[in-house]
Amino acid sequence: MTVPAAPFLTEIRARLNARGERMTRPRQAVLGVLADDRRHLCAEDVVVGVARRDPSVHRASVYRTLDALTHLGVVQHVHVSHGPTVYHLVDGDRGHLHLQCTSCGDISDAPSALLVAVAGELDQSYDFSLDLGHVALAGLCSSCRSAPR
Amino acid sequence: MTVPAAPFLTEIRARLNARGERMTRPRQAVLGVLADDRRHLCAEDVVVGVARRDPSVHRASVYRTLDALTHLGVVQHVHVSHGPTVYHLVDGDRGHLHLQCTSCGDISDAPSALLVAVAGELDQSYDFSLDLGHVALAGLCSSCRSAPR
DNA sequence: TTCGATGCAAATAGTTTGCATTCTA
DNA sequence: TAGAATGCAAACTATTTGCATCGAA
Repeated sequence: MTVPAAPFLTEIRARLNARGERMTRPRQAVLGVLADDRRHLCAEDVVVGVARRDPSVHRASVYRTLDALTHLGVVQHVHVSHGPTVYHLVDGDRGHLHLQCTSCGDISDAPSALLVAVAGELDQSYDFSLDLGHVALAGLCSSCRSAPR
Repeated sequence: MTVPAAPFLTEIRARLNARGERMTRPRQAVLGVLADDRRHLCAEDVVVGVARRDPSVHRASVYRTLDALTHLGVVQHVHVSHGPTVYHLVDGDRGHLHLQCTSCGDISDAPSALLVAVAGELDQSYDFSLDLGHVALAGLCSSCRSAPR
């Protein structure tokens, strides 16, 4: 499906309205792109996807929309090494963290549960409240560690 | 001291030469700045510090030097949210990871030991080799969690 | 009918690159 | 004295912003 399920949009519209904000064409297009391709998309990817749905949407609106939806709690982003920020819809349940290969740049997911113990330790010993969804762990993926360079 | 200890430079010079690379004035200045101020400096900070030591050093050389020293294993960097990459000299012993506050942007350190168990788990279950020194964990620092916004 | 959101254009931040020249080993 | 590294200028990528206009509620 190319169009996100209606209930999805309806709920987000309600959440926007509750804050005095609005559901607009650019926002529908961005949500459609993110719902349609649940990988890690950079802003440029979203711009391209949005252009296919609605060519009149400007690039700046995509950035503003991603920002607005992030504040709404609908979208999350991760800052990765040597590359643009990547965005995705918030997971319903547990959330996930990101593993980024410093060699090939590939991003994969891992369950947030992996860091729950660490989060507790950071909370207690460092008074630091870890944001699990915002974490990107750098390292080498399986392909790159076996085939160096 | 403003000038890094001679043995420090001598050893790095040796490591550079072993690779057919050279110790130059810009590289000495960059190493001096990093050794002198062992916080997390962004490239611009280094450019400014270097300018004080040797005004003839160009900004581009600072970037190239930071890159070269990173490949040498002398310098590490971390990519932080909504801001420039920060650099520091590699810790002799255990290394450390970085906690970045998503609200105020402040960066603090925590021992790498915190993630050793997670690193093992990622290694075994995900075939992912975690780079502890390259990790930046996002969250809220103590000041910002107690005084929201 | 209000004021939140948009399109556009231009600015900005951070970083990288091509090339002639310099200077280390 | 070979070629690694530099200074300079210019390009580039990702993102942000001011402002007049548009459109959702």
